[in-house]
Amino acid sequence: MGLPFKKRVMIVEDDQEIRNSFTLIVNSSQKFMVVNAYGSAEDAIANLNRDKPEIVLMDIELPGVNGIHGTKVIKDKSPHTDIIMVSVYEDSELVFEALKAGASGYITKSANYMELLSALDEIVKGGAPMSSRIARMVIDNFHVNPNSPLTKRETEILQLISEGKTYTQISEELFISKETAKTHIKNIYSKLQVNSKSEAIAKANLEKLI
Amino acid sequence: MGLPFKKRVMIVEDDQEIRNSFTLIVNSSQKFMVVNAYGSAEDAIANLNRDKPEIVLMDIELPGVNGIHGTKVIKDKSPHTDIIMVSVYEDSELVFEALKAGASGYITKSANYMELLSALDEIVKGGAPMSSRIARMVIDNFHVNPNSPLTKRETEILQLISEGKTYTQISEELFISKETAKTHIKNIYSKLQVNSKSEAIAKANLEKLI
DNA sequence: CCGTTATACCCCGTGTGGCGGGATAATTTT
DNA sequence: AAAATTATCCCGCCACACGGGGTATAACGG
Repeated sequence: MGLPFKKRVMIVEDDQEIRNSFTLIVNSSQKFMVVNAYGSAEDAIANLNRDKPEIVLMDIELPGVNGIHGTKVIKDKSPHTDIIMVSVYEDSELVFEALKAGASGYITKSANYMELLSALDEIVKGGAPMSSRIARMVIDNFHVNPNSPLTKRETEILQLISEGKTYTQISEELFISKETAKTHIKNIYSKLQVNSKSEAIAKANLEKLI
Repeated sequence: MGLPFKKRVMIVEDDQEIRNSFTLIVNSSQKFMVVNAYGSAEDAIANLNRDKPEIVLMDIELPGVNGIHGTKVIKDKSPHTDIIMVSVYEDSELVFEALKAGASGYITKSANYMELLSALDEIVKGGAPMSSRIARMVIDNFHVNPNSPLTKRETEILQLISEGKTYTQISEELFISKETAKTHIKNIYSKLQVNSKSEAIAKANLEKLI
């Protein structure tokens, strides 16, 4: 193979059995080595500068600072470190919070020997390892609602609202009078049952209308 | 195996060579069969009710109606049909537009025999097949900017603004006076160089501040 | 033919944003 | 230790964009 160095992996996991098991699996690979394995995010963060991990396997449910917040801190201190979340849960809120925090992958604890190592490989390749259900969850999050109550024109205007445009700007951009723009917006508000631009944007995002 | 039926796959691809090649690959599998292969989205849409595909392999660059719009129409007429985009490009705008349109997967044309069939398997498993770079693109899209110019309090207030809350609601929710909320918002506007709630939301989304 | 859509106008009251002012505590710099 | 900076908090005034209420017409599609 001729690999000069093994990639440095840090493990953060409070369950000692799982921690040892992960360590064994990672160390069994020719391409990776565990630089350290900690039982808490605090310990991991404290030793970040010394351990200099290139990849972190991070449990979400941790005592004290949880894995989400731990991810934020690590990404802040070491932006080029890739973090893979490991969790028993596939709850959508948790997944999205983890991704927002800076995780580049999300696998479940049921991941076996092969899945764990291929997740590491995928990260090195510049990918984003995810379990099937997580991937689908993430993709579904992009889908625009095809059953929008809004007309094409209204959707167009809602789009402009979401870009921060004023009544005047919208009317100019669409070559219609300001009063017409107002009428459209009134109709949008009525259909979405809101009464302000920001509320309309919030609802639009929530119901994936744009 | 005892599979009662093969999954019905439709191919939409204007290049005849690629179309034939994909057809051969899919038909070589025990689990899938090509019900029809079309050179345009229009033809595919016209025969949707007859072909009843469970999966569609959709090229993005098509003459006439492109793959993005074709995806919208097919998802509208047949919501349970899973669509996998096939493209030479990994341009981020195109990828996100395709996903918004309703695609459940995105692979590149360089995909070989194995990759194509495993993408189909992944879809059947309820997953979302993506090439490494696409997956990373999608995940990166979730990451919140760790170098936000806003303070914690300001970020908190921006979050409430993005939820459509008014000054009064924000002040009540945070137990501060309405005037204080206004001051914070004023500071947010100054830092983001905007001058309205919706503009602030637009910038926040653009720069991933929340 | 009628419902829907897109267009346009008027009046009116308030929420929002722009511009002032000032205060305190924590942190950093000097 | 003193000075400067930053983050947080509070108040008032005023202009105007915004939101709510109507009314109306031409064009389109089923």
